[in-house]
This record gives sequence, structure tokens and C-alpha cells, in this order.
Amino acid sequence: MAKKPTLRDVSRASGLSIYTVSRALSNADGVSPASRELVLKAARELGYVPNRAAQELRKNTRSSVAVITASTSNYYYIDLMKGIQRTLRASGRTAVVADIAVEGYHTAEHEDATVQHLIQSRTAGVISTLPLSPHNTRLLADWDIPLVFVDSQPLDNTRIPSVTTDNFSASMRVGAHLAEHGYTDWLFLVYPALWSTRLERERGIREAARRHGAALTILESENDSASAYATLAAHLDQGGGTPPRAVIAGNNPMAHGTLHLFSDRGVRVPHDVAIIAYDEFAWASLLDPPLTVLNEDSEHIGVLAARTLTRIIDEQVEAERRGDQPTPAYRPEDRQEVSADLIIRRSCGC
Amino acid sequence: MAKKPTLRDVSRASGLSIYTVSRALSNADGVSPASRELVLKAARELGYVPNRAAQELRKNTRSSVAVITASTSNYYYIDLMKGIQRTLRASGRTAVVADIAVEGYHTAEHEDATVQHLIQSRTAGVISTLPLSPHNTRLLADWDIPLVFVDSQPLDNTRIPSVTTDNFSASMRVGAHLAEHGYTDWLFLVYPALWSTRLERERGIREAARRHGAALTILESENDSASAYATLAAHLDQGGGTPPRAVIAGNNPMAHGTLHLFSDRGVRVPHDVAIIAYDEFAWASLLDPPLTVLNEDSEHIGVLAARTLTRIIDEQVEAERRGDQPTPAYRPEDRQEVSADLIIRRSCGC
DNA sequence: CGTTTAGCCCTAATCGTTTAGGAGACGGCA
DNA sequence: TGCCGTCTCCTAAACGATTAGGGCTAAACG
Repeated sequence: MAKKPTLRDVSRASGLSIYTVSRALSNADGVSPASRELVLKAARELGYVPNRAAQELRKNTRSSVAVITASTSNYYYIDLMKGIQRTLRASGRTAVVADIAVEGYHTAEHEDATVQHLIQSRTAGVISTLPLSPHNTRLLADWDIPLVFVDSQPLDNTRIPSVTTDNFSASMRVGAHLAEHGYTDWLFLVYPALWSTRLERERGIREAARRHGAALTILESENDSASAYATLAAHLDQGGGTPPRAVIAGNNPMAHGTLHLFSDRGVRVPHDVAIIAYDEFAWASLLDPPLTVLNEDSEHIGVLAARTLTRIIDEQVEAERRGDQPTPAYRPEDRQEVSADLIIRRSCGC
Repeated sequence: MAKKPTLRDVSRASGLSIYTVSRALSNADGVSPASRELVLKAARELGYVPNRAAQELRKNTRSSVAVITASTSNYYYIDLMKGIQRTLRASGRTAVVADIAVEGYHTAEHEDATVQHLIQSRTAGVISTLPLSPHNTRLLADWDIPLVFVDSQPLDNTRIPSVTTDNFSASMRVGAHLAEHGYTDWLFLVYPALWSTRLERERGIREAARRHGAALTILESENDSASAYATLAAHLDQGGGTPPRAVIAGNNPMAHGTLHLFSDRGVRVPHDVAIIAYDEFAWASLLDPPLTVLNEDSEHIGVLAARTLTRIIDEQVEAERRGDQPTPAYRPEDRQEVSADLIIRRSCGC
């Protein structure tokens, strides 16, 4: 098509003014059935499709919500996104994912650039799986862009809504189970604290080790399978200490790296070393051995997050319509916590 | 913030005209260093962020590319997206995924709605993992939106770029390997032909069965793990025929359903039945037994698709700048085919 | 018959940018 | 001094939609 048809073209073709065309197409009243018919026919024949940029500019609305993640290769995000997408679809909004990590690594500059980008496009709302820098959360607040954290919380700001797992209790449960098996030498392989779930998970595991009198080593790796593999391998090779009796894998990539290493080295699970991992996923039950896993229902978490976000956005546009301040209205009950249970399979020794 | 700062505000604050402010911020020349400094300072103080909708409207440009998928729960898409995102980032564009399936099911109306949505937002380009309806491909063409297919091809249109796997040869390779093991009774569990890779895969398997004199049953299921499980279970229960000696799982969800069923029923793999699946994924080597798999490098496919798409878009904006027709320029060499090799593990009986 | 009311439609302003077409100042040169 | 470039900056017109405010016509009412 040489030139894309605009309202003006439909107006010309139908012999009615731009105003009437606009009203007719948006199904508003003040247009006679005959004119409406005329307009629709002309629009159909021209293949007219409204220009969203122009609409958003004029109406000062926006239709998409951003989900901030880092390293989406974690399968956990798939289910999360599924829940978010499903919930959002109902309200006619779309979710776009903004991956904050470049080549797997998170940098402050790139976080800043991403947030800047979101503001430029005047995003309707943000769901973040990472605690953003104070500067960036403030920036979003300045622009009245509602924010919901999932599985993460900025340390300083307790007002912003979030959906988190009760990782402390869950971790205690993991520890208790290991203790039941009589294991007293644990290794906790974790990702960096940038992903803030790390904190509560670590606190819970530490507390469990203390209560059950287990020796605990904490090993930190980058948040991907290859790093997990390498870090754990280096630790084991380093000799000195005996290998642990149980490994707790902090998330999906950690579990993958661990199992991979043990498989390569012929370490038998759970005979030589037991494994419990965080985050259930589709293939866990089909692994060799089936993986004992802490199950947080990430799809459900996605649904909850998307639901509170849409509510806040809806209230916001309502307020704007009334001429009130469009500041997002956060409520105390918007901070939700869901629990996680242990799915016991074979890798723990059961 | 009560009112979001606009160019006009920066203009007022700096005492310079909107024109000068715009030029200064976009780093164009025709602005004295002193004025530029003034503008930047004012913009910084006000916290000015340009409004993308206004920019895109005025400049008639757009910055995001859409990836059309159905049922993203297939892990295959993660790697694909990774490749796409990585390539796109370099050119300053963003990828948004448009999932065409509602609750796992594809409908023509929803495909139409999605394409309509993409046109409304004047997407810069589209990468589709599904062959779209002729109507929709024509619509995108009418709006001069470049299109690249990955692992799919519309039946009628051979002009549009695509990156596909040589599924026919790959399937022949699968068949040959099964024959080497001496299996003569195969079952091919596949997803619907909506995902057009199905066609070549089926053709290859059929041809292989013919050449090696194997009996072949083809079983179609919906494209998700649960359906695969149910369909296969029903087929086995139906009795009459003996269970097959080898199962070929058409993709990731099919493999998951199959392994799940066999695991539930105590069918030993590969002792009782051998399995080969399409599409390598991170956990394949850690399954019980390690899964023999056809490896198409989906991240690489993503890179190739994104690369040709950006090239076409760039040429398009260049043409537009010159005042030429902005029709996307497709070249014959934009139809690329990559090969896939068999990763032999244990599930085939090796 | 004059006045009101309702229904339909139009003109024109507006959203926040970019940019074509000049205008003014200033220095250099004949 | 007069003329001409060069720099710098400005005014105003787009881009494609929505919508406030008003005008016209015809029916309804007294």
C-alpha cells in the first residue's frame, strides 16, 4: 500500500466529517444508523486500521504492561508469564517482557536504560521480578507508573505491592526434611542476592542448619547453569573438606548445573549425595533421579501480580477521568505472600 | 508528579524555543554549545523523558518487532527468543511476543485479532513461528510490515523469507537410526499441522519407514503435554494392536507426555520401548533415561531470523528516507535452511 | 405560528513531537 | 559602506487521532 489510510481518508470516502467517522468507529452515539453504516463500509473498503500511537497520544492512555526479568532462561519465568498473560488478556492489555540482563549479566546502567525506555513508552504498569534500584523505583513513581514486585522486594520501600513466596518457612521445611534423613553436612548453592528471594532462602536454610545442628556451606554462583557447574566443581576440587552429604540448589539453573556435574562425575544421587532444589518445573519428575523440589506455584503468582496491577491501573485511569491525582493507590493488602510446599521425590533419599 | 514535563516545559525553563530544545536533545547540529548545555541542564532538572508515542507518530517510525507464537510452554521458544532478543538489541529494537493461542488453543479469530493489533501498533516487523492465514499475510504485506517465518511456511507464498530446519533429512536420520537398532514397529506422536514443521517431519518419517520396511502408526494430539499423554494412553488401551517398539515424539510437549505416561505405567525405556524426540533442550541429558534427540539449534535460528528481519527493516526505512516505496524487499537468499543432527543418548537403546 | 428540544453533524483545538522555511546577527570581503 | 555567507535560532505546519462547543434541521409543544 502506497499510503496508509487514515481517518481523513475514510472521511473523504464516506462524505462525512472526521468527527463523525471517529464516533462511528468507536461505537459512540451521536451518529445516525445510516451514517454509521456508511462509515463502516468505507473503512472496510479502504482497509482502515487506527493508529495506536496517535490514539495513545491524544487520549493519554497506554495499553501495555512490562515485566522486568533478568535471565529468562530460568524456566520459572515461563509459568509466571503464562499467569500474567492470561490475566492481562481479560483487560485488553498486553505484557511485554523487558530483560534487564545483557548476555546473562545484570548491570546498573542497563537497568537504568530499561526503566528509561519504559518511561519513554509511557508503560501502563510494571511487574518486576527484581528489586530495582531506589533511583529507578522513584523514577517510576514520579511518572505515576504503578509497580508490583514478584518474588522480590526493594529493601527500603515497604509501600509498594508485591507477591512473594514465604521462602523462610519453605526453607525451614527443606532443612527439616534433610535432617529427617540424618544428613548433617549441607551445601547451599545459590545465585546472587540481586534476586532478592535469595535472602529469605538463605536465612531459612541457615536457621534450619542451626536448629538441626548441621554444618552448612554456602556457595554463590552467577545465575546460570554453566556458572553453577563451574563454581560447584571448583569447590569440590579444592579438596580439603569432604564433599557434602546434601546439596540444596537455590533455583532451576543451580539445580541444572549441579545435576549435570554429578552426572558427569559419576556421583550417585541420592546414594552419594542428596539433592533438593527450589522451584518445581515440568521435567522434575522425569529426571534421574526424580527431583525433590520446593513447589511455588509461579503461574498463580503471576495471576496474583497481574490482578493487583490491573486493579491499580484501573483505579488510576478512573481517578484521572475524575480529574483527581493519577498517583497509583497502593493498599496494605496488596502485599501478598503465598506458601510453597515440598514435593518429595527421590533425589533427597526418600 | 502532577504534570509530566514536555518539550514545552523544557523550552520555558531554558528560555529557548521548542525547536532548539528538540535539536539539542537529539544531538543534532545547529545548536551552539552554550544553548545545548542550557537545554540539557533544564531537561535534567525537570526530569524530562521524551514521549515515544509522539515521536513515532511524527517520525513515522516504530521500534518494536513482534514474535508470533502459539503455546509458549514449549521450551523450544525460550532459546529462540534468546537468539532474537540478542540480535535485536544491537539495532535498538525490542521484541514483544504475541501468543496467538488462548488457553492453549489456536483460533482463527484470535489470529486475526492479533494481527489487527500488530497493525494498529504499526509494528516494525514480524517473526512468526506459525504459517499465518493467507488473509493475514496479505494484510501485513498491505501495511508494508516485513515478515519472516521461522520453522513454518505458509503453503501458498514462497516469496516471504523464512528460516527452517531441514526436517525431512533430519527425520530420515531418525528413521535410519531406529532401523539400525532393528526396530520395525514405529509410532509417531505428533502435534497438529497448524505448526507446519509437522508436514516435513511426517513426510520424512513416512519415507524412512517405507525404505526400512517398518510399520508406522501416526497419532495426532493437541500441542501440549497433557493431550499427548491422554492421546497415547487411549491408543495403547484401545488394545488390539501390540504396543509399538519405538515412539518418535514430534516435539517437546509430545516427549514430555510420552515419558510421563511410560513412567506412570512402569514401561521401561528403552528396554520395552525406545524413544527419540524432536528438539533438544537443557534437561534432555539428565532424564531417565537420557533422551536421544534431534538437535535443531533454535537460538541460532532466532539469530538468523532476527538478522534478516532487521536487514529488511533497515532497507525499508532507508527507502522511505529516499522517498521510494517502503515495500519490504525480500530476496531469494532470505529463505534459509539449517540442518539438524541427532544427539544420541540412551532412550533409543544405545 | 413562535419557541424549545433533540438529534445529528461539523469546525477547530489539542496531545507531544519533528522539521521545513525563514529571520536576525555577525563577520569577512570587495 | 554594501553585500554575502554562516551560525544560530524561531515560527508554524505537520503526524493521526479525540472531543469541546456550536450550528442546523425538524419534530414537539404551547
